[in-house]
Amino acid sequence: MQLIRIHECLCDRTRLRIIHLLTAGPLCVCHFQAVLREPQVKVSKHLAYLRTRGLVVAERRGNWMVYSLPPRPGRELSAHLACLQDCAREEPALRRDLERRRRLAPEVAGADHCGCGAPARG
Amino acid sequence: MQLIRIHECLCDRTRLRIIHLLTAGPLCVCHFQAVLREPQVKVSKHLAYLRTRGLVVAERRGNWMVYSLPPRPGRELSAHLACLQDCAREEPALRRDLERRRRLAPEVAGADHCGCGAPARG
DNA sequence: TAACCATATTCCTGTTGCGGTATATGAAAA
DNA sequence: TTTTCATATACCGCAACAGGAATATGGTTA
Repeated sequence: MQLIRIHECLCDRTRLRIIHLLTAGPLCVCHFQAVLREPQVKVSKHLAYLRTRGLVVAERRGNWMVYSLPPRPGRELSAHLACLQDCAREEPALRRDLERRRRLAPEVAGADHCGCGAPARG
Repeated sequence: MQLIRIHECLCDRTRLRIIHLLTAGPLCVCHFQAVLREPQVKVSKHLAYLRTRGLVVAERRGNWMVYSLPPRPGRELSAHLACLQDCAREEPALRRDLERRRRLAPEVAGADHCGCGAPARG
């Protein structure tokens, strides 16, 4: 049942934040690290988890890997993404993530970070 | 984050079926056993899991325990229950459960089952 | 080529959770 | 009171998973 897969993916805090961030558009690993403030291993492993279960797709762009939600998510996933976005409005932690994401592009440009070409707002 | 709790509860097949059944109204343990066709321990333990996490409430009625969704589920839970009901329409296993639930009352009355007074349709 | 960068994978450890067997509880019936 | 019934809990073994440290990979730059 795909439903269970979806819930398995969303029952971890880091993965929930990742998926939520992706509802605002694609992101590369270094941006996840910056927004989530979590170590690279952790982010990378959760992305792999999500990838093998079809919740996200990845595309290589030079040195960077850009992750997005699947182009055509399917009915169940779409419903749950909408539900997540709805609920996220009242979750301070998730709002904060989105805020950090918005401020990301200039922040990264100024630092000696990756400076990758992934769009910062989808 | 209550969101994570909800997903933890729904990421197991048995628990997903339990919650889905409860969207159609309260049910006692023996009815769960009959509809899910799962052993008593399994059902009981998953109900306990859901109970400690606030996804269901229980009320004793004589020998029987009647489980229901919380009377005032809160915004996040409500949203996810609606989402579940929406998705369930395309899940054969969940549709089948509902069908068994509908046919439950006469079935139980005829057998030497519990015959408990829990309403079969909420 | 070598060095470097962003990311992925491997190995480890502790924790959680699932399923089953056996047993305990608590209310009702005999 | 003892039995019976519906349900809950304790204990066990097993598999999945989370997090961290170290290392591997696969592209890019020098």
